[in-house]
Amino acid sequence: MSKRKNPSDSTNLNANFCDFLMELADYEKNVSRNIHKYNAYRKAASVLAAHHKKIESGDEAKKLNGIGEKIAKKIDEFIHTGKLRKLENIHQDTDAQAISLLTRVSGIGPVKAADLVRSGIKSIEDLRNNQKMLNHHQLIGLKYFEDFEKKIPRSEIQQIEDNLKNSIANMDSNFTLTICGSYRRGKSESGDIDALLTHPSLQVSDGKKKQSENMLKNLVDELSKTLVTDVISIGDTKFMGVCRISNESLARRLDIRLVPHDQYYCAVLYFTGSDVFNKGMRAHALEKGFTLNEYSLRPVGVTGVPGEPVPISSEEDIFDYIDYPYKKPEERNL
DNA sequence: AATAGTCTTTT
DNA sequence: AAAAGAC
Repeated sequence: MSKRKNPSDSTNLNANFCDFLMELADYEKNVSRNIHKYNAYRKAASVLAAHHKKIESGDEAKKLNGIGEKIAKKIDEFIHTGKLRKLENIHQDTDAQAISLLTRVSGIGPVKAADLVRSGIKSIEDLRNNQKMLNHHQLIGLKYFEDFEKKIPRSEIQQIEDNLKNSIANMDSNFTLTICGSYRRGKSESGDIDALLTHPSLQVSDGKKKQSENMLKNLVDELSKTLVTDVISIGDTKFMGVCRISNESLARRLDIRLVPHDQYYCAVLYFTGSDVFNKGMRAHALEKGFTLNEYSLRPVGVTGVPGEPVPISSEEDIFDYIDYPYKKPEERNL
């Protein structure tokens, strides 16, 4: 699943409200570090985006779930003045603007950004001149700052997919690789590339730790000859890095997760999303007496204790077990 | 009170 | 062991 969905698409009649709510959300997360206000603003933006009627007043908005007194007042202010004083003030605050900017670098979060600003580092240029203050991940984020903010066209992900599949097939023909996220849902562009990888020898039952370790590292070594240009981090089960199909193309974020064979389809389902689709499907599973997560589908006993995972050998199996009509990945948007 | 939870790296 | 960050 991609990082953020934009509640301001073309069909959104309340896009102007959503825009300022999302900006307030980012401010609360990155500058105030109030994650709950951040979530509250995001929830308000998303309920407004889903609303099919243009909102004409704060009172009207307040009827919606997730919009209370304070946001209703802001909507009124915006309707009447075309802006928000709170937002205007934030725009005037250069430190707040600097923190917001620096958090756009991969690996820099609100805490590190505030630390940098306290040291007088307030721009990407400042960052380039003070690289000793950055760790490995942050250096890569800086190096590819512009590239990472660009969407990846579907056609390019297809090439990367071919490339990945060729490389792993050369190592071991029993690997299975699936690129999930919005790409799998058929979107025309994506924010990053999230690949799931499994191998029949990788069972959750036996001590998977040992063998999976070198499997992923060996794979990344191989990919580094052609596709992978940087490693952000690599552990036993997860690789985070950068790839690029040619010198002319942009650097792209690539994640690869190594998943045990018997958990593969639950993982594929989960990482294909969307968030909203997953939530709905998990709720349905619960109604049918199952609990569904990224690893397994388990029946819930009368005591409420989950039982042993149900054996799964395809995504369809999961839908069947909980009696949920199968949805193709393209039908899981939203 | 608030979406969750895991993985990896850094300190 | 805990914090930070990504997803």
